[in-house]
Amino acid sequence: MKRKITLKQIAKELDVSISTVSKSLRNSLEIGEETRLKVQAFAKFYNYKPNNIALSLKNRKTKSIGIIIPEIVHYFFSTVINGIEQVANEYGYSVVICVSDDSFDKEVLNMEMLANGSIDGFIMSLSKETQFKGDFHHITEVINQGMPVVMFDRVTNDILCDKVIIDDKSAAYEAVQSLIDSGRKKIALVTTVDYVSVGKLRTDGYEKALLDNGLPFNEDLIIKIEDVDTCEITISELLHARAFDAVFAVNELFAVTIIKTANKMGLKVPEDLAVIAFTDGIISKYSTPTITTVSQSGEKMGNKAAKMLIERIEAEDDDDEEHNENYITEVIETHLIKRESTD
Amino acid sequence: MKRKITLKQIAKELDVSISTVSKSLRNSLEIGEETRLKVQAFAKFYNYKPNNIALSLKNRKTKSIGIIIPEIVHYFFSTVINGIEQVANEYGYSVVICVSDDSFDKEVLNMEMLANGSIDGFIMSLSKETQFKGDFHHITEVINQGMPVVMFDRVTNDILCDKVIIDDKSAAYEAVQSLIDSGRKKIALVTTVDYVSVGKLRTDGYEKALLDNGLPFNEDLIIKIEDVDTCEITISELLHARAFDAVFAVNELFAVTIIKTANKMGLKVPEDLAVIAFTDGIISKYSTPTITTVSQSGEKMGNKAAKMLIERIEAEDDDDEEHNENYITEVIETHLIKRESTD
DNA sequence: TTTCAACACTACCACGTTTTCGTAAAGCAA
DNA sequence: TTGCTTTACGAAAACGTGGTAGTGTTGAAA
Repeated sequence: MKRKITLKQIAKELDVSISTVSKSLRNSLEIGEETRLKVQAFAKFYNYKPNNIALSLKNRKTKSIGIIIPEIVHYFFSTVINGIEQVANEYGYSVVICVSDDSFDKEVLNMEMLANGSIDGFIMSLSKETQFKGDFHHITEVINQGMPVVMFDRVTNDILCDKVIIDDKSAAYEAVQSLIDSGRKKIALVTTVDYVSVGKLRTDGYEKALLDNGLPFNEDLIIKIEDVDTCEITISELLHARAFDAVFAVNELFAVTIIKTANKMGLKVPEDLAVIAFTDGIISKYSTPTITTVSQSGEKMGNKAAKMLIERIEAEDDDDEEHNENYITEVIETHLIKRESTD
Repeated sequence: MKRKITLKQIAKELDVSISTVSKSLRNSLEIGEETRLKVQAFAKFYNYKPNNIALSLKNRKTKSIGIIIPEIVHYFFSTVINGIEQVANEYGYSVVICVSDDSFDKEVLNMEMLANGSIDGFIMSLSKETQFKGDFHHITEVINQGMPVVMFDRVTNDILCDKVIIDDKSAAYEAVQSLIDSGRKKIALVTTVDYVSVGKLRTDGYEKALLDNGLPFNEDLIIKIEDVDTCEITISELLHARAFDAVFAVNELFAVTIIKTANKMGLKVPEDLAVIAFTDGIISKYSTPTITTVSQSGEKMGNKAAKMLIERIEAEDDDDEEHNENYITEVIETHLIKRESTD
């Protein structure tokens, strides 16, 4: 068990100074060829690699970015991480991941843990609790310290920073419109109770699509689900009443549960009930019937977010007076993936 | 935009030495109460937090652990990360994640990137390519440098280190046995072509269960799938021939595809075909019919792996002569979750 | 008056790098 | 020999911490 070798050890071993070793390895012309080659050979033999921590301390750059997300066992978020990881890797960055578990306190704790020099910037999606509380001081704080932050998907207008989102409203609009186009008149919206930004926007899109088509906007057809397990009861009651002939669900878990409930009641999808879900996940692809979804490319969001963050990080070097704060909000395209749950 | 404040800046501002500031903040009795309180107040006001990088350099501890996995958009792996993250957080560690994409080169690159001081230890699952090549020099290297490594799920006997696995063989045995118990005689195994350790073990368990029950072990009933998309054809041919009445699939993706194919052919699951899948993922829970699975708790594996790693890391401090290399292999329990795809 | 301890603080080192500046030795022209 | 340039290297600072050892002052005991 040999510990990693350092410049100092090499210097001692070869009886030269640390600077000589450092310069030799960086191929400085200051050092005579003989010494240079000797040092390089020695370093190679002992597999010398500069210590990242020391470099970080010296350069005030860690070459790593922090990701804070509400959940990780979640198709969408894991695709985002994947997207971030790809770009980060390309640029030589590592990614540090923290899960807030949709808890405000954890989010704050995680940010504080990473903000003390461990990373060069954040990519984050707000926890439900944070969105509900509307308390973003932890984020303002790191931004004020000059650390770049990119928010994605679950964002807030209260913070000025780069953002990557999808146009939830028009994506929802498009989905509902397609249901209307196929002749559906009574379209239900199945959403969450949480006050999450995206939920609100999707509801807006739903409403607008109805009104634009001269259909009534009926509050009773907005079904707010607290817990997936209780979803079934609510749904089946409404289905019994034949209250709706189509459903727009804000996530695929709701959608699949609705389909299963309908099937149990002898209703056929899509004949008796058309279903569209937000988020193109793995369930939609493999459920029976497969589910028409609004695709929301997490990978693209991740790619974009990582690029934006890294650009910010590396721009700081040059223009270190006052970084120009012309923050941008990137909108990622969505599209409807038609599958068997609609006709 | 105020940069983070340092001990040095506080010292200068209050016109005392750096050591005085450091000691005041650590509540050392060496420092008079007046000065101590003054410093503490000042530090609190400016929200002083020690710089992690400097601490890491000094303590030769980064308080972060590296995770290297083949994929991240993958239910099982994301649950493992979740498990690791929970424990890591509890002990004050951060997790750095790298994805090998099942590529040997990326795995090596990622390990090298992290091994130069960025982390205190690794938790990893081998990439397919690495398992196929049988080249583990990058892992031996970090271990030789004294960095603890814990491997999980996709492990190898060629490396001596702590491991967390499930008993793939007996889990497979149990699954096949349950099919036999319900009267199935012609049981197919649907597996991958890759030479991944777990695949081999599951095949062994399958074979043993058959033989122990006096059933013939027929190579033709072992279906090796190269690509999920081509799976359907192979399966349907065999189904036409009524070659089997039950399937044991090594993952849920295969299982759901098989079920869909059978349905298309007018076969009923489980009446005409019983299906059991390895890995209890989200698809199994939501497919129609729901799929009986061998649960493999990724979260537990993650918990355990993280605990083992952190214990190793923190044990090194005390016993720094020669750490006792009594490596352990932890076997996580599995159990069969009966759902609709079997009777 | 001397000595000793307590007090309150500072100096210095180490962690591993990079980089700027300095300088000794050698070479060369005058 | 003197003065100047070049070559080839070394010393030291800096990044931010924290611990050990040291230092100067004060008051009191001997």
